Amino acid sequence: MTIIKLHNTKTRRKEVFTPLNPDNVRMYVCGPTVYDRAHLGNARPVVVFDMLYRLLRHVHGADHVTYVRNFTDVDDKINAKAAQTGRSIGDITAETIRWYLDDMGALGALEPDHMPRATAYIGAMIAMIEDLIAKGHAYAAGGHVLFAVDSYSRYGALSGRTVEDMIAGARVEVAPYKRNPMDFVLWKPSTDDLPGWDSPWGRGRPGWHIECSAMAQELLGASFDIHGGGIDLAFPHHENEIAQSCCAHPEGGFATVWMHNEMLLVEGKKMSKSLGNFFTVRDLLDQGIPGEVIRYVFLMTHYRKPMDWTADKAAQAQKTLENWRSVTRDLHPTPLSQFAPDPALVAALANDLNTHSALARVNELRTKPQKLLDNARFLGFLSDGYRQATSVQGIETTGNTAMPESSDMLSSLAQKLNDLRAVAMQSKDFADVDRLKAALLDAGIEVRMSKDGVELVPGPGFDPAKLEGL
RNA sequence: GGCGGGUUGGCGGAGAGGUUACGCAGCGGAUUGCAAAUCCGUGUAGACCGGUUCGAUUCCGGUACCCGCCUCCA
Repeated sequence: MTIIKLHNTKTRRKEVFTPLNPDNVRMYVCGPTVYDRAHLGNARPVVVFDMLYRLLRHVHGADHVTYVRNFTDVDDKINAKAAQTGRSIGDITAETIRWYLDDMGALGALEPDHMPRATAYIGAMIAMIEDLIAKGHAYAAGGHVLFAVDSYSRYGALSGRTVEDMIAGARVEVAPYKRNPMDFVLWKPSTDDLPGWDSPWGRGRPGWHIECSAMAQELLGASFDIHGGGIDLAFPHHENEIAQSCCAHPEGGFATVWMHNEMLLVEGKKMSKSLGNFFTVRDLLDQGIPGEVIRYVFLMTHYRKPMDWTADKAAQAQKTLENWRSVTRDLHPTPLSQFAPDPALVAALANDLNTHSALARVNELRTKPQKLLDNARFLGFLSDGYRQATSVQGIETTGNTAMPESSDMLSSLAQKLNDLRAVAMQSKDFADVDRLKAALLDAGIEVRMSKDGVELVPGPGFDPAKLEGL
């Protein structure tokens, strides 16, 4: 069996991964707060943990992995959006979830086995909070329920800080009802215009962190294997999750391995609205950048390093993928039951998700197109959708430039070019040939002429309208 | 102030204490009516200063610079 090594934030070391139960490898990844389109940074953990999911399914069997990624559908940002637009919260969250799944699907990410919504687990959260109060780890005050960080000696262990250090930094919310300034909210009161649920502490809503603790407990149990997310979540979110879960369920260890992806930069700078370099996955897709190109750019960089999104990298990735597509154009994927991924590729992934090496390995397979195709698909590339969308047949399915006959048109144009060329070979007058070729190039078509004949391959900028009259 | 990460050739970006990374771009060649595509070949590294070592870009320490977190954030 493949030995998987993963970097564990908890120990700050790369460790051999040993599942608690090999028949059910369990992974929880923090999902989005659904108030708007996912921005590019939101997509990085999705792609990173999608690769881990694929690796785990390969090593342990697809039926022996459980992947949970939540939707945070109760949050003040959602409330603000509802107030601002006049739309209902349910409407906003339902639409945003749909967008999210569409956009992440475009990036080649498999859907997790469970995608729980926080609002479906309010009861479990309330029960957990009651339990924490009963065990002396939480207290009600000022209409809120707070977690008492002083009641958990290991608070701060994951992110390598102590309560004293953080108070010295003094960047904590001052609230008179807090026993310790670092105490964080488990439950807070809701006014009538805000979403709320009846609870022993009055009508209110959960704090941010408790949902992940409750849903992980419900779906994966008190101990599970991997918990993932962006590095910015390590503190406070994950630290607080650990405190809640380990205090409520001291019999369990919560997550064994903690994995965090580094942040995303855009052209060397942090993505922010004020810098004007803020954009969503959908923005890029709408610009005509295929989701697989975004996926490739993400996987070029190791997940524990900051990843810089640049137009240059996108162009490079696009070029590589077009090459892969071109080499494998006439091939059919091997049925999964008969496919085994390349050992060197699996070894790269098993080494703390060295996706860059895995991609390099696929590139080496260019001389074996069938292997290239199958292994690229194993990594989530060269999907049917991508191959179609970038082939003649697919042009018609993209909708905006419906040209059902473009395939026939191309083959007749290829024939015409071939005939002209045959004549020109005799006459040595290539003017007509060059004229037609130039027009085809202008329409975004790659012209391949060889001794065997002429091949026309539509490129990414293919514009069928320009073929009119040729 | 506290915690953490980074600095590799023109660009992106890995592994490994001593042997070619790889890709892109460049250059040379094959092929081509000219191209494209493809194939072959090829140059350029390891922020700085010390230490350990027979030998370090790779281990250890320091310096400089960059970045993230500590407040909602993937």
